[in-house]
This record gives sequence, structure tokens and C-alpha cells, in this order.
Amino acid sequence: MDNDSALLALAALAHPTRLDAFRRLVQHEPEGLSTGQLVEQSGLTQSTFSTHLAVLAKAGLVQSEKRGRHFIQRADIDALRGLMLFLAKDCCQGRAELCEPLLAELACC
Amino acid sequence: MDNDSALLALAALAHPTRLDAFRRLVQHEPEGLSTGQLVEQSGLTQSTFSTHLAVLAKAGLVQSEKRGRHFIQRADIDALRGLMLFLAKDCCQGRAELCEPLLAELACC
DNA sequence: AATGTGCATCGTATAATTCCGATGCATGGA
DNA sequence: TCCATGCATCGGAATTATACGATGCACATT
Repeated sequence: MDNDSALLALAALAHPTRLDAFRRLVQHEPEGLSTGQLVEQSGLTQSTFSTHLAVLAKAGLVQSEKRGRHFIQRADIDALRGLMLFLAKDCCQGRAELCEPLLAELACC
Repeated sequence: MDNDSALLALAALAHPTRLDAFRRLVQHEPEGLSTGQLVEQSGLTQSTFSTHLAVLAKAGLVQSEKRGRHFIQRADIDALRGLMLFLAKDCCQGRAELCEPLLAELACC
């Protein structure tokens, strides 16, 4: 993941509605959720939520698959992983001692 | 790190100038960099950069320490770690299989 | 005490984001 | 074929972010 992609991903997640939707999608991997279900839970208008979804999609964090009349939205775990690796590089490059506590905490899951 | 703090941190990093400054500060841990050095490299006005720095500080990602007439800025690695753990929880909660590749890639550093 | 340096903050102009209703398009069912 | 559903997209209004110059304050030097 390059700098621009990371910026897109960070901006996409830096909004309550989008962060919430993304988390819900991750929790519903790998089945995904329909756009309607996400809209309903968000409390926003369908059109408003649709633009939020487009931001997540443009950042590569969410991918949609057409299933009949519905769209199934799915979180792209690889993209999340890419973002985390990008952030990790910031603190790990040449200085592993900064990241070891992170690895220790991650190991618990 | 709770949801609101994560949103602040994500928004703080979701800007080219701030992401760049934060990365430079991480690379200069633990000595830090003076505000002036950061301003000079950013190519922006001192006042503009100062507001960016305030955003990072409000998000807890950067802490400043007064040293004479200068301010030494330092990246808060714990805050970065907190953000990464927050993101990791999204993909690891109850589903470790999603995170194992992440751990494998992080292990290299 | 007087001056210069380093930074925060205020005021303001411009750009971007966010939100909604309205509209349009494609699909599935009557 | 005709209608209803699910979603994207357009247009516009309100809010927020971004950038700058000007100003003010604190500290160090002279």
C-alpha cells in the first residue's frame, strides 16, 4: 500500500458512519451485508449512506457484489491488513523495539 | 482506545501534511524534532503547520515539550499502537484466522 | 531594558465534506 | 407488459476543513 492509498483508507475510516459500517461488515465476513441492512442501521438516508459506501469502495476497503436486485457489501480484510502494515512500517522501520509490544498484544487474538 | 479517539486519530493522519510529519517524528524517536524543522520541510506557512500540529496533538499522536524557546515535538508510539490495536480488533474479534496473515507479515520487523 | 526568535491564535477567504430530496436505471415479480 | 424495489447519482444547502497573513505572547540574547 502506497502513501496515497493509505491516505484514502484513513480518510474513509475517519467518519463515524463509515467506521461503524466497516466494522459491521468485518464482523459479517465472509457473508457480507446488503446495502439495505447497512442503511437501516445507520439511521441515514439511502442516498447519504450510498455516498459513504462509495468512499469506502474507492478506498478499496469495501467491495460490492450484485446479487439479483440487492448489492452485497463485503469488507476487504486484505485492505485493512495493508493499512495496518503501512502504519506498522512507520514505527518498525529500522526500530523493531518499538513494535514488539504491539506484536505481543496482537498475539492474544 | 475508544471509538471517538480512534476517529480523531484516523482523521489526524488522513492528511498528507500530517501523515508526513507524523512519520518523520516516528523516525526521529526518541529525540524528536523542533517545530521549526517540521515547518521548514513541509513547505507550508508556520501558522498553517501549527494548526496541523494541533490536530495531531489533540488526537494524542504527538506530544510537545518546551525546551527554552523551542518546542520539541515527539510522536507518541503508544497512541499509534493503540490505533493499530483498535483496527486489529475489528478483524480479530472472534475470528483469529483473519489476523494471522497480518501477524506473519508483522513478524518480519 | 530593548530586541529578535519561535510558536500559538485570530480573522477570513476558499475549498471540500456532508446531508438530503429528487430522479433515473436495472431487476424481479404480478 | 406494468409496477414495485434497491441502489446510484445529480443538484443544492449547510457545515467543516484548509490555508494564509497579521498579531500577540514568552523566552533568550544583547
